[in-house]
Amino acid sequence: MTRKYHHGDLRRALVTAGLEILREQGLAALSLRACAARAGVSHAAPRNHFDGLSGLIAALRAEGFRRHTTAMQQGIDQEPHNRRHIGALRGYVGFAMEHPDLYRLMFAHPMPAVSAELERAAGASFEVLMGISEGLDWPQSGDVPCNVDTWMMMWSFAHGIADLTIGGQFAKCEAALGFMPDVEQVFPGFGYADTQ
Amino acid sequence: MTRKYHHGDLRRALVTAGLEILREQGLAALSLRACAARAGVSHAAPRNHFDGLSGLIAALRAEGFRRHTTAMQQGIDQEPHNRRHIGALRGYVGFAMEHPDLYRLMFAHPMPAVSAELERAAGASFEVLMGISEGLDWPQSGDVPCNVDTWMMMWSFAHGIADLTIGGQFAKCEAALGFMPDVEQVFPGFGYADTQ
DNA sequence: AGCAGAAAATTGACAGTGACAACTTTACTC
DNA sequence: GAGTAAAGTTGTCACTGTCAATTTTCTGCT
Repeated sequence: MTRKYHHGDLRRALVTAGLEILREQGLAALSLRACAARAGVSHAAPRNHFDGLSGLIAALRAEGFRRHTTAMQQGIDQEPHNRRHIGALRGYVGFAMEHPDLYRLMFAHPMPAVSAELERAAGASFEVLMGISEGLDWPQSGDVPCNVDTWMMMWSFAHGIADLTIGGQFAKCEAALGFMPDVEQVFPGFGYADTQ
Repeated sequence: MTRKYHHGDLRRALVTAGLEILREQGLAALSLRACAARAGVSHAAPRNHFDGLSGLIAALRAEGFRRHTTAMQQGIDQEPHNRRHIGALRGYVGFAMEHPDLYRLMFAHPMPAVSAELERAAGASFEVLMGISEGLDWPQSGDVPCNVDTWMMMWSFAHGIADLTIGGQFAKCEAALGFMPDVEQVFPGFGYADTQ
């Protein structure tokens, strides 16, 4: 149903332009007019495909969550089954490092979102985190209760590392440690109960 | 040395105006002109005190980090000494919940910053985290190595929880869990070695 | 085939923003 | 009290998102 009107598929072209701008010039350079110019159309053309800037941003965030999900799944595939959480988290943080401005944009605006497309894409990403948390044990020393779901801890952990790294906050840490730790070093002690 | 010129202390007035705008109208409403108008001066007056918008933002972030540091220290004071990390983290997350837009602004721009005032304020906040991490043991099950400093984990944890909560991402979690967990429930297993 | 109508894109305008230059007002210094 | 520098104002510019009016292009129907 992708009819070829004047442009062909301006919606997709605008999203692509937005992703390129995010990658090449950063979040501050993202604007409706810049995307329109890069797609080769006039400044008001996007209005036929998006509900203003917020609509374009929602589409960009949705695309980001889809790629984010893919990165986690690829990470899972690269590890043995009993280390799938390491792979997923490596994919999670790796995506954020490779696309820092897109990752920032994904989490910059409040959820739940008005866009159904975005809601679906973010939900799929959430499902992956839920999946790897299934059966994953948190290390408990002694009788410390662990009454909060594992995925909430893992997500907070992963997002914290990703966001603080993007923000350059770990420059102090890197200077203190002498190196930038890998995901596996920051998530010690997790393990699946059925494999031990 | 706070001489009384035309306004008195416009610099402080602009920072106060910015904090009020952040609290009342959110990050999107923060602008140089809005702060100037709220302070009762013309739109170009801030130029004599700040290096443009980025300069005002740096001052706001610095003030944020100072209050953030205070919040953590107050949290520490409200707990017994062997639970000081719980108090600090409760102060950390509590500050973020009370001032979501300011917290977002604090971490929205890359560090290290150009402003010496901001660098100092952020450093002081970092010092508190370093302090509570001293002697704090991470629960290790079996022979899992723990070769990354505790404060890096704690900071990632705290920031992840704060930022995801601000972004409304835990709405899903709250619906799944039926409640919003307290800091203490999300940081199980930590304990000071010298008190056990 | 041809026409009507809808979809897509353009042009032009408006209010708001940050930044800058030129100017005026105020306060401190000597 | 005069000179000087700081503080504040006014005006302007380029840029942004948004909207209205218009033109161009495609689709669907007869």
